[in-house]
Amino acid sequence: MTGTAFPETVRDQLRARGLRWTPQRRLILDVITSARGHVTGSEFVDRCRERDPDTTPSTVYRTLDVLEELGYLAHSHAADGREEYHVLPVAEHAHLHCSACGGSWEVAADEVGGLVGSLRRDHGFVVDVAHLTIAGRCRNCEAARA
Amino acid sequence: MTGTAFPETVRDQLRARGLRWTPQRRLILDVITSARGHVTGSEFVDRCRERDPDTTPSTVYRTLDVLEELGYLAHSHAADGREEYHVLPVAEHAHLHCSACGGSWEVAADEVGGLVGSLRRDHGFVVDVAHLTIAGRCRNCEAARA
DNA sequence: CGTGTTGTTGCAACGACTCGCAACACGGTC
DNA sequence: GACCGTGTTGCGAGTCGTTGCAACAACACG
Repeated sequence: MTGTAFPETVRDQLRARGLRWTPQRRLILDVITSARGHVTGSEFVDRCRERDPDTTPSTVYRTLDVLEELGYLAHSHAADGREEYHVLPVAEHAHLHCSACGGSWEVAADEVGGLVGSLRRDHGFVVDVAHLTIAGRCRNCEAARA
Repeated sequence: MTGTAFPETVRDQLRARGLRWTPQRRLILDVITSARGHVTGSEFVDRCRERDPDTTPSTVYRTLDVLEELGYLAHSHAADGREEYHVLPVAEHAHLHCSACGGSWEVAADEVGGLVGSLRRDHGFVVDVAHLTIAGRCRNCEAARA
């Protein structure tokens, strides 16, 4: 990623695992590298279809799964339960989602570090921070309620 | 709830808001009161259908929404994004979900109190603890990986 | 450069919800 | 007890994502 040709890196990682480098995966990877911020699953499907109308959803979702296993993506669920992907490497972060206005914010991993530490200590549970979406009400909406 | 006839309480709360008490809602409420632990949306549909095969999903989901607004239910999203309801009043709690074994645990609200406090202080964000599902790996699965 | 193994694709069906809309019925009123 | 306004229901269609399966194709090997 720092100077390396990204698609080739992914291709080699796939081959090293006995997996294959296909035109469909190449397309999806192109879409991913030009994505910014958070992208939902169906948005990925739409963007792929813009470039290749024959794209099928199942292929996109399965490829996203594979790329997540390789560590190039992380997904979480928005407050409505829908899938939301973001591209790595960005700083690992959790999400705040306001159920009143629908807004969404990122929280740095170290802001939830206390929780992560105590769950590990007290329950042996290792939190997947990137998957964490915290629902609630944002400052403005909370104020508006009063 | 403590000695009071529960369905009548709900009925009166509905009426007080200009909403209505229907046979369908009565059935769904029966199912809820006999539910223990966490129940998914489609499980509610199934259980209602056992008692009345004519039950339609949309009615069930809409009624669950109404009852949640009245405060008799809370819902969160399991790690796969599906809806999961639990009946109140039980102690408000968050959930841990192990993405390896699929297991699920409850965490008392005060265990996430530190996080709730710092998000409120630093971001003005009020967390909906009951809606919080934390994904990661449980003690056993984490150990098995090593 | 054929050939065979095995990972992938595309399709079609399915599962979990959601939404718009017309018919229905709760329940307050006369 | 009939009447009527408005909340509800049931239906059908639609969205998002998943899965089983047969045909296909990447790619390692000879």
